[in-house]
Amino acid sequence: MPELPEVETIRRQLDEAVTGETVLRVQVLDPLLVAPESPNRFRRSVEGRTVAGLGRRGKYLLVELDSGDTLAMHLRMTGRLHHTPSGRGPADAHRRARFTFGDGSTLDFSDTRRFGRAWIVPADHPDPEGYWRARVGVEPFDRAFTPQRLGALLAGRSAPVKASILAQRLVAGVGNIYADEALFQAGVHPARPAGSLDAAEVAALRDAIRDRLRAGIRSGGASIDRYRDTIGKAGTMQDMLRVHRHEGDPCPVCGTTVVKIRVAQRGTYLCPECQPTG
DNA sequence: ATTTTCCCCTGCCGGC
DNA sequence: TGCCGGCAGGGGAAAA
Repeated sequence: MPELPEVETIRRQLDEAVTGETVLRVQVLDPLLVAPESPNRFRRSVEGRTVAGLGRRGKYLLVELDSGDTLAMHLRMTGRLHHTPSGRGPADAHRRARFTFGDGSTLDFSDTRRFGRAWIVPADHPDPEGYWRARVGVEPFDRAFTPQRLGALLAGRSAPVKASILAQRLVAGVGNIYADEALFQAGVHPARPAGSLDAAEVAALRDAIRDRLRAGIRSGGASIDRYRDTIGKAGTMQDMLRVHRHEGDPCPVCGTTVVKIRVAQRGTYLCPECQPTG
């Protein structure tokens, strides 16, 4: 579910809500959430620690603790984080963990499909930068995300360009929704071999990725199904999607019927007129 | 090395 | 109505 804009929305809200607060209690209701670490070990790393700040790498949410440890979380498909000032979180059969803070508020990690994970990147990790570099590539809003950089990442690849921008090790934070929307805006067919884009197409794609992700952040994320922010509110980006989940609808630019195909094992929406194969 | 396939989970939806 | 296959915004491991 959550891609960069959704995780960024959550990061900003949590930074506001829990930075400076001390975690009094950690309850792990589903050991799978912290596997392969033991719930007790996980709990001991977090209880008593104060939140120094909230970070993000791609779709990874990072809770920096005063111990120097990082509590890393990934929401995967259906994970949610719900913060409740009163401490009385909503009844939820899919709650996997609860963090209780010094101000009496609680943070619930709930996850229907149980793909989400939480784990500790320890303060004494020998190479934290390398740890993240192995998982996530360039941040779309980093100065380093230039057309030249994207071009270098795509050059020589035969895989579909959509698969390449979905690859987190290349570009961090783009998921299925924003990939479809960015490729549409750039006028690039998702199944085109990544290395076949010319410089103008690469530049258009880079601008489109930034533009669509920015729109997603501004609108509080896309709540197609499960996504909600930390106070349970839906975003509005779903109302601004132009092709994703719009199979059979007219293209907002040219009126041609939007089609759904399969690219990189993912449902993929596009306008065959605006995004020619050639 | 890169690319593709399979898998992890649960719920929902459409077709028969 | 009920069952079944397919699909879902994620990524990691294994296979090709």
